[in-house]
Amino acid sequence: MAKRKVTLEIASTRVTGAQVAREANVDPAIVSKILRDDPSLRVSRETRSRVMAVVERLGYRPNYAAQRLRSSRIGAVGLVIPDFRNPAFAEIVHGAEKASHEHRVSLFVSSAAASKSTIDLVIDLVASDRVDALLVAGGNTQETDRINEYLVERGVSFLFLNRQTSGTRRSLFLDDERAIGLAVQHLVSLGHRKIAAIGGLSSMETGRRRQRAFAQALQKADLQPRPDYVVEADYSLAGGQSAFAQIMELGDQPTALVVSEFVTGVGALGAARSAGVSVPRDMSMAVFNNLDMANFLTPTLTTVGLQLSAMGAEGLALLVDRPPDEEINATVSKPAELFVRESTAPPGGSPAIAAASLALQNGGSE
Amino acid sequence: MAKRKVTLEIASTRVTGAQVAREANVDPAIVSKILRDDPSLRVSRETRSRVMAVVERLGYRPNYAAQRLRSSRIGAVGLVIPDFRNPAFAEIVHGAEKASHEHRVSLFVSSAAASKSTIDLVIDLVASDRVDALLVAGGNTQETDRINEYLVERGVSFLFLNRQTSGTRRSLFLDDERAIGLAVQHLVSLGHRKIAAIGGLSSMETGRRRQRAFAQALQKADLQPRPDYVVEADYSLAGGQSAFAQIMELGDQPTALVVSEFVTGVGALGAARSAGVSVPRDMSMAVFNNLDMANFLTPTLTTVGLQLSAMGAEGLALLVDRPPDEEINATVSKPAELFVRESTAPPGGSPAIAAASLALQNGGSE
DNA sequence: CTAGTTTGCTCTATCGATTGACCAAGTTGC
DNA sequence: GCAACTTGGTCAATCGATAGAGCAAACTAG
Repeated sequence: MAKRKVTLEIASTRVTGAQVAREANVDPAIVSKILRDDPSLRVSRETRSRVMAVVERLGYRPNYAAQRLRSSRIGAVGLVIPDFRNPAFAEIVHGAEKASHEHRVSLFVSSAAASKSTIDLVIDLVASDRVDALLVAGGNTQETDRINEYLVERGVSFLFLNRQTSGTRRSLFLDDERAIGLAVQHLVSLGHRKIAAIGGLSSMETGRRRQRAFAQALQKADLQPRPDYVVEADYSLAGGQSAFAQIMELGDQPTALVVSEFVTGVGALGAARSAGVSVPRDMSMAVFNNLDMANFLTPTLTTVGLQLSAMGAEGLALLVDRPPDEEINATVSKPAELFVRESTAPPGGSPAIAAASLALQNGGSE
Repeated sequence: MAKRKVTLEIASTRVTGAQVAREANVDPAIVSKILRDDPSLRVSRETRSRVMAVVERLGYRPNYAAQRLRSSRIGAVGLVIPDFRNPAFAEIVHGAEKASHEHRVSLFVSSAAASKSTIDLVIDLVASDRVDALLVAGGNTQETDRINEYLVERGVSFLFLNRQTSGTRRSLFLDDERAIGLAVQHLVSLGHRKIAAIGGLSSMETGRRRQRAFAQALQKADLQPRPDYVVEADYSLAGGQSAFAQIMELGDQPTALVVSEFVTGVGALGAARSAGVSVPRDMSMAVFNNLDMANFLTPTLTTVGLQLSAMGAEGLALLVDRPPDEEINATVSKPAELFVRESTAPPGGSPAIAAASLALQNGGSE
């Protein structure tokens, strides 16, 4: 070894590709290419294993920032949601995160509940180049339109989850129509004729979609949609609560309720109890999203299970696999399913049938 | 302008600092320093505003990866949790995210539920330099010990949330002792003498801590701790369910239950109902974590509210503000509170008192 | 035996922001 | 009137990985 200036050896905690290359006696580029399975590279079996051994021994991992800086396409996907505390979105996040590991990208989840608007969230993530593609599962119609515009303009790949915008179509949908259909059909088959819906806000495209689907489902069953039987609620316990109160004020009250979001349903159920309305004797309730908790409420909730986790996972896969300019208009592959539990029964409440539906209690765990 | 090679103008979607510098007629370094309030910089008022105007006009944001690569200390904090779908952790995430905006760092949340172990999660985040500090809210004792070791070795700043490790102390705790105390005290004051606990797994340090606190609280009330009155459960609905079943098998059954996690409590409540055990008539239940949903269950749940969201927020603040080598041994500032609702009543169930506690139903929303 | 191809690597410029060294012009002190 | 500061900047090196051009040696075809 040549003369070497003695410096204070800082315990350099960071292992670089250059270090690996030196120890393995190759060029840094080789290390990089081997680790990424670069098809343009031809190396001998022997060199490859020698490099891998050094990588292993030193615990080398490429520096994320450097990778990101150099090559514009490095796996990091953003997911924007309204709120972590809503269990439906927690499911979506979970599914997306799982898929992110399979696709070897990292997932950056941001929620709008923590003080920023959905739009600012998107701009922050994209403009600072923290992610190179985006799943958008939040925002009302106005916001999603603007987000769409912004992302198209910047040429960033994206996919809307159960949201539709007026511009480019890149969306993955849940089968809300089928879900509403299942719920209505179930209630009709129990003998209900006066069915009301608590749906999302009409400022949300999902809310409007579900409202339309509800009207269609009723018509299919030869029932007349009534505007006073459609109540808007935001996706929260309080939203469900006040929506239920609104229904209680109607002169001609429905005998059954379709609630198109889980926590809203729980809120409505709580409100029913406070109001002395017995579910299902006085009012049946079918609720969206078959979360595990549905089995633990009193009464247990009849649900239509939408595939939230699958939406997260499939959304991420589509986003990663499909070229950014391709139009995407897909529906989550697994269909919605009905899980009959105690909260639905024939109108007037026949105890016999109520008991029968109780037997179905464990009809799904998801 | 001099002769200029005509090139195909690619709509360069990216604005660089150099572009800003050119338009503002300054050196790129100035732009960088102005934007970061670099104290070593002296610029004229005029130049500063000229640069800021261009920044504004072009919508320039520094490239995150480039910043990160060059300067090792850039705001990005990781948060590792077991599962997004557990509402208690959703609260923590929410609090941390909120604080992350205030402290102008970005928050990267990863859960272990999506197939990786907590340790691998940590290693992935840190080794690839995606974050420069870490909040750890997951992992059993063994894992946290190893994580602690790893982070110390790499010199990465970190903070454990409600977890303690055998090594260095850098933790922020919830006041579990006080919480358990409040619950036990409340039950004792209602007249209960046979109080059992469903706690976390003893492989978790929190679980053991809560078990100890439970024993101490009993002793303070002159009650003898009984080993068969302490049942372990993992933090899930199913865990609560089977823990409750275990308690049902005891010869001498308790009249009250302290459950030290929310979903576990909901699971136990569901199991009680299936077993025909009426809460609170046959068995009182006090449950940890005052989540909003406690108001919507049947019966509404008496809870001790731990400050989960605050733990996330304060944890992030500590992590960002305190020097990485300083010892931290703090407790969340806001104290635990008791919220009395329907699920607790005197043993044997006096209707009068049950009604009284019902009146307290709205005793807290958080 | 020589041109052409394949194999297995090496070398260099580059991504965008940051850092510290450096410097010209103007001010102040004595 | 000159050295010493101050003000307001400029310049070049650097962070670590990567893409693609280049190149020597070995091998093949005719």
